[in-house]
Amino acid sequence: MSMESTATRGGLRGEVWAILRRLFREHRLRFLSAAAELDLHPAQAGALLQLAEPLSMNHLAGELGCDNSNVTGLVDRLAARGLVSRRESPDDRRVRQVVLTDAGRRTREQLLQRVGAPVGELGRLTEDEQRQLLELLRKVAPEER
Amino acid sequence: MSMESTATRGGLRGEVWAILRRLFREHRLRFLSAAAELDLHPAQAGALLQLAEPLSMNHLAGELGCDNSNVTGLVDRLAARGLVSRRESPDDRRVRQVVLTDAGRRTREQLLQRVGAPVGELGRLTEDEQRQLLELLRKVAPEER
DNA sequence: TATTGTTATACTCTATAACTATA
DNA sequence: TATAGTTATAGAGTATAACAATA
Repeated sequence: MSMESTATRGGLRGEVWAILRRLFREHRLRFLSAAAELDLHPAQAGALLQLAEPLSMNHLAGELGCDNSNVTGLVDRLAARGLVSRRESPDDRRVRQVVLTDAGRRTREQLLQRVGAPVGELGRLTEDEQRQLLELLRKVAPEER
Repeated sequence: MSMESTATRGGLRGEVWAILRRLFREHRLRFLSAAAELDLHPAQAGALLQLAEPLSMNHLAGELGCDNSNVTGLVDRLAARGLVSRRESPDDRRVRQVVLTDAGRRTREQLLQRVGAPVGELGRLTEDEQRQLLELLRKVAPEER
C-alpha cells in the first residue's frame, strides 16, 4: 500500500494538483523577492497588498491569517515608514481603519507590478484558451459569497 | 489614465489573474491553518514539505527563499522535536544532508493531507475538463528544465 | 457580556557579518 | 580563493494572556 498522500498520488487530479503546487511555490518566491527588493518584510508586504481598500485592524488580521495583536506592531512599523495611517471609524469608536498613504499606494503598485509578472505569461494562451481556463478555474474555485 | 496596475486591470488576463491570486491566498491560509494545527511555525512546516527527499542545508535555504544562516536554527528546532536529523554527505565533507525521521515523515503526511484538501474540489470537473485544465496550465507554466 | 485594539511576554524568523572547516 | 555551514546580533514576526475602552 502506497505511503503517498492524496495530494501526491498520481492520476489526473494528482497531476493537476502538482502543477498548482508549483504555481503556488513560484508565486510565493516571487512575492518574497518583491518584498525584499522594496525592503519590506513578507508580512508587511502582505498587509500592503490587502489594503486596496481601508480595513479595520481586526479585518486585516483575518486577511493575513495572524492574531489580532500582531497587527498593532505591524501597522506601527508601516506607519513609522509613512506607508499607512490609522483613522477612527465613524460607526464604532472601538474600531480603527488602516488606510494607505500616497507613498503606501505607490509602494503597493510596485509590489503588484513585481508579483503580477506571470500575467504576461498568460499571453502564451490564445484568447479562446484564456476563456476556457477562466471557466475551468471558476468551477474549481467558485466565489464564496 | 487608470492608476490600476497590469495585475489588477480588467480584461481577460486580468480576470484569470484575479482568480489565480484568490487561489494563492486560499492556499496560503490553508497552509497557515495546517501548520498551526500541528503546532509548527510556517517556516518549519515549509521545510518539512520541501523534505520529500534529503536536502543539503544550502539547498533547503534556496527552496525556502531565505538566508543560509536561518536554516541552522530552523533545523536545530526541528531536530529537537525529533522530526529531522542531520547526516554528513559522503561526497563533500562540508555538506550536511537534512533527513526526515519517521515522526517527521508522519507529520509531513498530515500536513499534505490538510494542505491538499482542494484536490477533492477538482472532482467538480469531469475527466475531460481536468485534462483540459492540465494542458492549459502546462502551457502557462511549463517546467523549467 | 462580548468585541476591538493594545500591551507584555516569550519564542521564532530573518538578514547581515564574521568565523571555521573543507574544497 | 570559493563554498557549506555555524555563530552572534539586531530587528521583526507570532501566539498567548491580560487589559482598557466601547458596544
